[in-house]
Amino acid sequence: MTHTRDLVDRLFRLSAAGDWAESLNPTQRMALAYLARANRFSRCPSHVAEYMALTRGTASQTLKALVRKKLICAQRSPVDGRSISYKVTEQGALMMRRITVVEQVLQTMDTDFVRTFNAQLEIVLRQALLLYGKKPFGPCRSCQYHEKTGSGAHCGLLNEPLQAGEDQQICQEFAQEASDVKVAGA
Amino acid sequence: MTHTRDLVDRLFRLSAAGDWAESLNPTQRMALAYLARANRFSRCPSHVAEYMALTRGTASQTLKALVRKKLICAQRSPVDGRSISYKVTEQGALMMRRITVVEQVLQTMDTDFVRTFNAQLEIVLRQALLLYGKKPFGPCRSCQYHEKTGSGAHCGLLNEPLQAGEDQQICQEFAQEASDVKVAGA
DNA sequence: TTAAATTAGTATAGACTACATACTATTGCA
DNA sequence: TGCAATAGTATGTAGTCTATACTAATTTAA
Repeated sequence: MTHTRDLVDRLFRLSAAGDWAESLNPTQRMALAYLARANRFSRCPSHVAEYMALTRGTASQTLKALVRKKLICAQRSPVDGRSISYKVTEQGALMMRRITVVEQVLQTMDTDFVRTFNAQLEIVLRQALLLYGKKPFGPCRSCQYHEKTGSGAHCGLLNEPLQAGEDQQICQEFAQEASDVKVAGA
Repeated sequence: MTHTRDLVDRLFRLSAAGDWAESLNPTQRMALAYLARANRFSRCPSHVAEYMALTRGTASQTLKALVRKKLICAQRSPVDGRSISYKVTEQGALMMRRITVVEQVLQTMDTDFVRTFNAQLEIVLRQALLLYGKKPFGPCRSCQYHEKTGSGAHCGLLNEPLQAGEDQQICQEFAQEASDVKVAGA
């Protein structure tokens, strides 16, 4: 009878309420933040939907709201005629510079504490995603398909060369071998 | 550049989407869960609003939605003509029995891990509430005003005798002396 | 190689959250 | 007694969110 759910809810709502700003609501902010961190293979409505645990319809609507506000812009795929990718505008990037409630709180706390807190959150989230059969998403560089080449890096899954800095971004195809994952097993 | 906020958001949204059920949305569920755990001094719209980081208007509307669904019922205060208190109905209590996503996930994990995870969540939340000048809310029995008497217990702040089991409930007046709080200071 | 199934994205209706603002009613205080 | 503070509600606007139904492009398989 611990109330983990309750604690997560309260933390979320406190930060959501505190960061609600000039016509940028929590959902829009999260979608924008995601797009700002996602690589070029991961900026479609369906990716946003999966990342945020939304239906495609809702994700589509929220993205349209962000386009109206000129914080992102749409780019049709030259390869797949159905696919659309969104790119964060300069104005949108500027929005993400603002310091958030959670950042502000963690700044007042011990660095080691924050590190372990993050690690634990990651473990719980990963387990939840696993249990519900959702994609984990994660940074390209820690992915099992990430390959270092002489000059730079390469994605072994999509068979595409990676540009500088791209390995820091989030990929919707992210995967890790089971042995690489820190476990807090039953 | 850790993404704590992002992890909290994703965990929240995953559980919110997963627990969305038969016309009980995440906000309604949380309000209902709060009322089910709150003591008789803490079941007013303003308390729900503060606990959930909502405006009073929004809390009021959500409570009305729960009344429409017969999951809670209103009781006017005999003492203060402005005040209204909500009580969870049997039907409402039944709704809370359902196992949630977070519970399901944590069941698959190590008990000690869950314990420390909870403790850390509590520390972060408490710090956030402190920084933003919000009431902490908390279990009556751990409150600085909680007094054990011969037969039972007593609230030193409201100067009221406590009934059996009430010390397990959440109180909106909850307070702790600084020295009692586990700190993860800067 | 054409038809069927899948996938990507959108449109819409309905219920509701969430804000801000403005309002009523009651209570407390000076 | 009168004025400020408090508790709760109503309303307007924007937008989330689900479910359902739809178009268009692509893949698969007969």
